[in-house]
Amino acid sequence: MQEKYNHRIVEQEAQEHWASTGAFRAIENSARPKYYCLSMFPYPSGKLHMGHVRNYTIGDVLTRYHRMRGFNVMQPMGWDAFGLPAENAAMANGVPPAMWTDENIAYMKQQLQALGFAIDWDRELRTCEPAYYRWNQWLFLRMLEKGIAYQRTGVVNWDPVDQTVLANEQVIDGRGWRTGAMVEKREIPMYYLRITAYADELLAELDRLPGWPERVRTMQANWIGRSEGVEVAFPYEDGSGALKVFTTRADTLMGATYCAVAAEHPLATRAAEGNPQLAAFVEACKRGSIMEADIATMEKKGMPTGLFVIHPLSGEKLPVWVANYVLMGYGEGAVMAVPAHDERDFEFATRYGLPIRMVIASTTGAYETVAAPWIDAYAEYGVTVNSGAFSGLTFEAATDAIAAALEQKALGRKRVQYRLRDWGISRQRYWGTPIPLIHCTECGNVPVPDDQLPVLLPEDCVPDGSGNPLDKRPDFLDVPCPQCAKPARRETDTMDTFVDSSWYFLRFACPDEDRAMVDERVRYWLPVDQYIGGIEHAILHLLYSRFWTKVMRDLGLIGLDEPFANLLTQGMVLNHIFSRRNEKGGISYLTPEEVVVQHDAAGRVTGATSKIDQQPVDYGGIGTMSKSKQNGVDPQGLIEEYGADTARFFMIFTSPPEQTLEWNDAGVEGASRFLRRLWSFVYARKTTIDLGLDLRRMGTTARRDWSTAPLEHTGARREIHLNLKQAAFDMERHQFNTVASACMKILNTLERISRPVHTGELELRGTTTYLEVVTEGTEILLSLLAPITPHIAHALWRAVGFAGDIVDAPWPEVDESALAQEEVELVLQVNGKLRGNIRVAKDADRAAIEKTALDDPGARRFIDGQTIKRVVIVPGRLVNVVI
RNA sequence: GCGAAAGUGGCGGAAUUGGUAGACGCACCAGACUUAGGAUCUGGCACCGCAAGGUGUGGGGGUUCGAGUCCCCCCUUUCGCACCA
Repeated sequence: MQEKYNHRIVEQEAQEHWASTGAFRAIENSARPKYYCLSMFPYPSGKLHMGHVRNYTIGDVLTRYHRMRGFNVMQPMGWDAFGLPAENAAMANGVPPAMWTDENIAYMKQQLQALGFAIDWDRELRTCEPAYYRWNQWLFLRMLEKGIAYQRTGVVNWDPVDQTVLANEQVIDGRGWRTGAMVEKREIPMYYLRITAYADELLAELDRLPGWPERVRTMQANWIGRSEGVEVAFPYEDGSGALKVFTTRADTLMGATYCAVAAEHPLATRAAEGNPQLAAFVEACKRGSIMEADIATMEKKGMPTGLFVIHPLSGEKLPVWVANYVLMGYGEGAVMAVPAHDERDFEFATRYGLPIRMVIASTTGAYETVAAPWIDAYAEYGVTVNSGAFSGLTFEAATDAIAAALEQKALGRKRVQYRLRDWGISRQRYWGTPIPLIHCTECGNVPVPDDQLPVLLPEDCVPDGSGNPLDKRPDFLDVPCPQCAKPARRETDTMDTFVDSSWYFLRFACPDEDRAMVDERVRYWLPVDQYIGGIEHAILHLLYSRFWTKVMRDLGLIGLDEPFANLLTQGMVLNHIFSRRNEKGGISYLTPEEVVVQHDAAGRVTGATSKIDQQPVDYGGIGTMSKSKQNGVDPQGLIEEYGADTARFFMIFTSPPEQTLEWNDAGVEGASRFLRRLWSFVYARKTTIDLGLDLRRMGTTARRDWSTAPLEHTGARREIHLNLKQAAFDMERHQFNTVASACMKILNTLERISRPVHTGELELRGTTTYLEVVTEGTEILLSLLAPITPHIAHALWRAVGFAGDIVDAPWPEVDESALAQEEVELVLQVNGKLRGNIRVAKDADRAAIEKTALDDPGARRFIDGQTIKRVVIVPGRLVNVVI
């Protein structure tokens, strides 16, 4: 054993040992309980960032902990290898996305291995391999057969200069990121997956996921957004049809004073035909971003169509407006407007002088009078007024009555609506799974026959930013129609990369299966027992995966309702963001290392300048570390300087896993110091532990004979077991930072135990309990550390001669008898303020405790001369004297 | 704008879920050891105050013997908003 801790030697030896023994190979064994621990697989962006280190360290702690708890553990790893950044890199460097992706994977894999994660690398997969994505294609065709996949048009961002579809991320302030051109909306044919058909089940099953964080379940429930309401038809004035709207506030129907439609609504198109001004407005609405956040924060604008509809109950003529805040993709693309009782309608009506009619009165009398000027909308539930036959009703009664009246006239009915929309999976991009369809002028859209799968993606394309390179590849495009054999054209759209990540967790159970998408090994390993990933995936990825799992179940491929039994949502790792406008009007980012930051007295950032040119830089606040914002921190320097264990310990210690983490490596010295101290302690006590282990082998009673041990030893042992108990509790609730604290406290305790003084009779007893408390304490400490800092734990475990490998050691158990105390200390309060401490026997009754408390000189000073109203006693905790 | 969270010393955080606020670290200060140290060890460290004591968990109210924790209002920050992954 080396005297000084050398992380390079320790980590290399441990990793070689695990590799040579195949320590982390997971083998199906139905006789043992399994534990499938999965961290969200990374996008191979180039190198690991701190978010990865955090994510995979948390996953590895859970993996190794459960192994110690006796589970048959599997922790696999793969690569979410398709996606936009590879195309961007291709444009910047002229390298094919496939090559760039391969190089990144090789580098990042070596980084993950250097961190010592207990991964079964035999199960590694990458989504850009035909062996994987062929099953995306295969399942898509099954969905097409079942009607789960279907085609319709969808709206995309269109860059008119590059003649290409842009991702939302590539649209900055309404302009294309490369060209600076104003982005337009464009409708194109796309494929959708009918996730809305599963809305009810996706919502209901949330209640059966107790292992998921409450907030994720709430977010998903709100995203699905089930709402009960009424569909109302407003007949067109000319009798040619009716404008359909959906409302959750049918009780306010009698207060509707106009209707509004989206710019893309057929009614708007019709009205714009003879009205150049309106046509211009509709065109203006079609410019700008398709992002909901942008649309929702836009200034509300509108224009009358000149058309009118008939109120279905009052028969009144209501004007129809085009409004930029009505979304075509949501509901019917039209709304009825009740300005008196809806904030947005109120704002719009006030701006354009549309009538406001109050039809709901507060039951508390707060909003009873009908009076101008109007200050605000009253959007609460109340009682209907000014509503003719429907007046004087509660929300429920009014909704029922109005829905019944509408139904009688065949102008409406009660209906459930979801906020959730079907999942559009078509991408007009190269680096993704080809959608397996062939377009034939005779036969239409023809599925590629199963025996011709996979449709291989050519790997030598270099995108240039204008359109999809597949459109310029005759070798890919030109195929005979599978039905009529005439020349036809292959579909060039690829699938959303969320498809890839929607089932990879199933494939890890059987990555080598080449005859089917999944096989019977799924039955053993699934569901995932613990899934770990960033909170930013709380909705989309997790919802799509749940949906995909249910589709596969309904196709008879698996017998699983939900993929992830327990979910840990790791907090984001944040850093400051700095940027500049470039000449074209786009934005270029600077890394935090490239700037000098100015702060005010309160520590807020007031400005920043570039280190390179000393010119000012825009401060963009603090946000998630990402490649696109250039604010990531490369963990490589940390790992090389301090080693994997220090990096892992620091990551775990610095904050609880679910909490957002503002990056700051100031505390890393403390982690490093702790590991060096640990090493030195074990080195110095090696002989002691040798003797302690000898005692155990001889079967002496020292381990149980604590009643006559010196107080210092029983006290130390109590502290060690208290900390073990706390650590075990914290491990279960995933508060790993305090597990790390407990390890530090145990080392502090162990270091303070003094060697027994050799004085006569006590010598032998003192020596045996000393040997045992040090041996047992070290054993516990190394065991607690094994999941967090596995390399040093492995090395020290072997060096002092504990049995076997620490990866296979059992999780230590608390000796409750070590915690027992004769006396307990209680906090003494007077009127809730701390006035001292008292010691009482552990089984003292209330009267005895009260007497001790009232006799306490510290308390007497505050009690004397006052009337005691009450004495509150909380057993084992405190006494509060109320005067 | 909508949905979801978070806010505790100079900093990261703890407080076993209504019971001693600041565990464990970082930084800092003082001392010891050393030829030297950015190594190691010992001690100190919320704020005001000489002290007694008082104040204190983003701000303002409330419930309670007792509130960081529960309730109401407000502020700030982060995440998501369907083509970043």
